[in-house]
Amino acid sequence: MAGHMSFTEDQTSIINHAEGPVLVLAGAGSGKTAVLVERAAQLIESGKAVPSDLLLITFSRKAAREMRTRLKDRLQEWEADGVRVETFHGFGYQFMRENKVMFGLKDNERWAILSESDQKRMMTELCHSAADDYQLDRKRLRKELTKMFKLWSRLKQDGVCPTRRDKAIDHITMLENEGVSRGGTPAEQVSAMTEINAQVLLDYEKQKVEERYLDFDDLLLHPARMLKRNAELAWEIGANSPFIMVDESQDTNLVQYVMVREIAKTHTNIMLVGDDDQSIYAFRGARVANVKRFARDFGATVMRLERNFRSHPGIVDAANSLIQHNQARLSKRPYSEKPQGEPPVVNMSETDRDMAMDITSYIEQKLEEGTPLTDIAILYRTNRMAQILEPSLKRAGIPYTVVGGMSFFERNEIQAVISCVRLAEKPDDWQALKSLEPYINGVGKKGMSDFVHAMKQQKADLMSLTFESESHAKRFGKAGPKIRDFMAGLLENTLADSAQKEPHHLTRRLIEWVKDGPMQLLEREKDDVMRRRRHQNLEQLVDEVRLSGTKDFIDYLLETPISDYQADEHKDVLTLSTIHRSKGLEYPHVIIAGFSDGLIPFDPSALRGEGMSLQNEDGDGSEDGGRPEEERRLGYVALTRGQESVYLACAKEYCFPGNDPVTLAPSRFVREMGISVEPAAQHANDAGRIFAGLSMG
DNA sequence: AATCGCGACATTTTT
DNA sequence: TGTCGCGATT
Repeated sequence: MAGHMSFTEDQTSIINHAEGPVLVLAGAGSGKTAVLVERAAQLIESGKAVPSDLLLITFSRKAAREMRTRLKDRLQEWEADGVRVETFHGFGYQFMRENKVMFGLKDNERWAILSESDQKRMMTELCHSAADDYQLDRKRLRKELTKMFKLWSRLKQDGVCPTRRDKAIDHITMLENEGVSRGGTPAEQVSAMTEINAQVLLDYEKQKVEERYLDFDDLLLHPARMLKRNAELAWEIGANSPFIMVDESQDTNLVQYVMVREIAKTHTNIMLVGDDDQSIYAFRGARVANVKRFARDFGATVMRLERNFRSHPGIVDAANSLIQHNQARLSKRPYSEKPQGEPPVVNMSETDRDMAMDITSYIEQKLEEGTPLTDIAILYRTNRMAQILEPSLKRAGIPYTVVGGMSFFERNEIQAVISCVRLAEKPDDWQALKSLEPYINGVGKKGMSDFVHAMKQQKADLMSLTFESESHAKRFGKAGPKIRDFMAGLLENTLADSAQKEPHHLTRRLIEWVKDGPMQLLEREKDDVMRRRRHQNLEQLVDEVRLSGTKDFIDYLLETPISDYQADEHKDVLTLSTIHRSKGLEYPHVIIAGFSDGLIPFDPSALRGEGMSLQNEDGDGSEDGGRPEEERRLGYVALTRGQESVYLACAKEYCFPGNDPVTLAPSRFVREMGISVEPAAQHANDAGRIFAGLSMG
């Protein structure tokens, strides 16, 4: 793509910018990645920087990979490899590992990153013990804390993590009052509940420290705090990274901002690139305010990239009219100089099933015109939309990949492999051991929890256990000897020869053991289809390790909670993705499924059939315009993914599993875009009609 | 300890 | 709509 690319004046002035703080407001499709890569390349080629002087921070692993690929295209391989391209989480984790003693770890110790299921398990256990202590209903407390845990996480993303009880209670009370007010609970009960909530959350934090676990938020919070406290260290890191560039900065939360701010403080050689109109992660603590704050803190020069090279004016203009309905915006006027093209097309179907079929026939029509499937993507607001679309695509024999949904690394069989590696590396990783409980014969829930309890009490770990005799292992309860044998087998199949073989060979060996060894992972599956799927996934894991090019498969697997996977990317298949995950990507033809009020913009009460709750357009006073404006930005992101065509598919009636059918109007965004709803689906072929008729009859 | 079956349940977006 | 947790079996 890049190669002998020529740049516009606007782009060139950013590329040529040498030193000092800059804020680049870069609209959708403005070539910002190309500009960042070119700037990096020229800094290196001009001798102003050596590759390792450059630190590029991106939002997602995928974006980092893309950036790296483009650097490799543009530079010598050794140069590109020298440039540091990191996600915030990856950078934070690496920083913590390099300075682990400062973070309270011994030289021979290491952290494990908690996977989502580990987190859930830990919280459940803590909830249960608290519920028993205070004689509460386990389920109720668990439910309450699921909610609180999310808020707690947001707190940490804002740099707050109280360790004192009273402080924690204060913060939680504040959060509770901010949240949706739920009537019906007497005040004194709320405060008693609050205290218990606070206690469990503090227990969670404490246990993580004691057992050396990190969750996602810790990977940002701890480094940010350390850098803020330790100016000298921050200076040192900054000196090692004299040129810093941050992509997608509209989606940085406070701790992320603090992290880079502290590093860049002395040399102020930092370039933030972002588009406030594409800020869609407020639920994760992201604030455009952080970008504004950067401009203020550093006195940054503001530069703009407003020309859209991606889409033609038909799409750009529609997107512009939509986003102009937002009040909270930085001034910007995106435009396209491509030849005029069709504005987005709206298609109305009867039911969601019909919508799926209309989309399918639309795709078939595109295929007949010679469009490759890689050029088409279906985007939607919620993951579950994929399930509505899939049957129809399958029937038509259209191959597709669903991006995201349940992450590859979260699958049971993959988690099992990862847990094995974790145990080999961190022999007191009780969470990993617990996750393997279903696969260790003769050990059940009780046996496991007694065992872990005894191990903790006697300050023992699994490594030393393997050296002990069977009778000694009985000290740790009935399960002791069984777990001892299991661990012995495990260590033999992970650590042995690890220096001599290729990472993916080692992975294969481990997988064979997991499948055919005592765990009998596949034999446990009764369903033949399921067994095949699991088998395939395990094979894919080997591929994944190979493709990643990692030298150390243990490190690679241990970092899976903060990585995404890449298989399947080069096949000619249709892409199904949430709008969130489509950020930064582009497709010639974009289909947005479920473009209805209640889905886009999202409104749970409308989905329950209670009618649209009046979304206050005043943006409830928040600086980023609140929920309604974020939803509009989401619509904006979706539209601006399209290069040549955008097809907006909506249905009159949706029937989501577990819900009654609801009738939804086309999205209000259609009106705001200034386009009209076409009454009929001209493209529907005969088969589509017949199916539509059948499903209605 | 393992297995089966029942009912409840909950569904935005993700590093 | 399937998954998850719980309790009663064997």
